[in-house]
Amino acid sequence: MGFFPERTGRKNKVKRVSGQPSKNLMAERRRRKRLNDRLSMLRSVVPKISKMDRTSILGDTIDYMKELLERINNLQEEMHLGSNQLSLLSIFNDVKPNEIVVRNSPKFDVERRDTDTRIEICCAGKPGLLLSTVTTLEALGLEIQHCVISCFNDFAIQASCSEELKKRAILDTEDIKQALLRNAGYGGNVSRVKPSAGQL
Amino acid sequence: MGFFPERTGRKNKVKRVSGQPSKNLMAERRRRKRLNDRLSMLRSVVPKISKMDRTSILGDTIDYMKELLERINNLQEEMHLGSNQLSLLSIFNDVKPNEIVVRNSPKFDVERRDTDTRIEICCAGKPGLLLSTVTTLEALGLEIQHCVISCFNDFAIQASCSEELKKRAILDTEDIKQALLRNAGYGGNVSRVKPSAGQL
DNA sequence: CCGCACACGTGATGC
DNA sequence: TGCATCACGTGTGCG
Repeated sequence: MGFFPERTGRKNKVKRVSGQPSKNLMAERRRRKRLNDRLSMLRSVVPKISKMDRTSILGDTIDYMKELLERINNLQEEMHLGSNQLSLLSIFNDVKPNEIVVRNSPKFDVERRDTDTRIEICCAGKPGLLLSTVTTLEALGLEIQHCVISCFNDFAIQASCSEELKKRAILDTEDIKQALLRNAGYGGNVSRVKPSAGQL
Repeated sequence: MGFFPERTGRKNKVKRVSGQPSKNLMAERRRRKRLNDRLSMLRSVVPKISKMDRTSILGDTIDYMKELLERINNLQEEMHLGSNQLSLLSIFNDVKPNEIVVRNSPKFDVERRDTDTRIEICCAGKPGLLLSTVTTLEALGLEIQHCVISCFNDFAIQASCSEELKKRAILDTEDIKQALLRNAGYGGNVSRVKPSAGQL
């Protein structure tokens, strides 16, 4: 508003009497530029651009973010539902994962030679365990080439699998073992299944 | 920059000579208020707020949105992986295998004696066939007691299953066979499984 | 004192 | 012609 910045009558105002009006000005210009850059970036990211207005951009951004959050929630719900279905669709009811009676010392052995992986499991059986085990193996990229399954009393499976070379570098035999343990309802902690202990 | 907004020399400027400096002023104030409101809404939505700066808010918003998009992509990938399993899970959906090369005459045998059901399958292998077959058997109420699987060339499985008595009355061996056929990608009509029928 | 960030009023522009 | 939006320079409080 100051028509005359020097304000002759006022005392300690800015002494911009000399020719440097450009210190604060440049800073303000840079700030404005940064803000506009951010705004244009936002506008480039958000697909729903109703208008080019600053306020509209911010509003659309908010709407888009809420939409994204909702989609994430839906996806996660479906994910959980799907996994539940996976675990219980085969057999009708879901056995609670807690309270698992270890009748015998469970056995989870994973050995690997070249691209061939031999897996031997013997543990307490429960509904759907065979299915989930096969699912787990496939999810790990292990293609079952030959296997013998026995479910009379405990659940026992001996499988020879071939695995994709790409995943071979990533997957450790311990990883496979842990995955199988978790799948079978055991804690997934190797300490709870002593490897060298007299298993079964 | 105009120090002298009235620009005495210029002619038709704003006629703000009278006492209404408040038409455009109020509009500008409203606009600023809307913009600030949107900004505060944004700040309230975005959880990652490093600083309260306007530019920082916008930057954090951009980062957060990219993060959300990435999470959505990951979830959708997992969904698709899971949905593959899910689609193979249900017996009733027809997986369009569009092309299945019958290398040998496929074999789908189902025999039953008392509560014991012997199943023998030998057909062309395809990814997920083992999993879907196990799923199908379990969904039919057939609990695999012992089975031998070989997937070296074709897909072969010999399984001994025990089934629940309730379903035993309902399920026919032919039903089981049809379900297994459909699951394996064959039309489900026994007539189409004629060994010599050139499928595809 | 200075750098920074913000709010303010104002001129200009597009519809 | 009004109305809405924007860019600009500036004042001001805070560290």
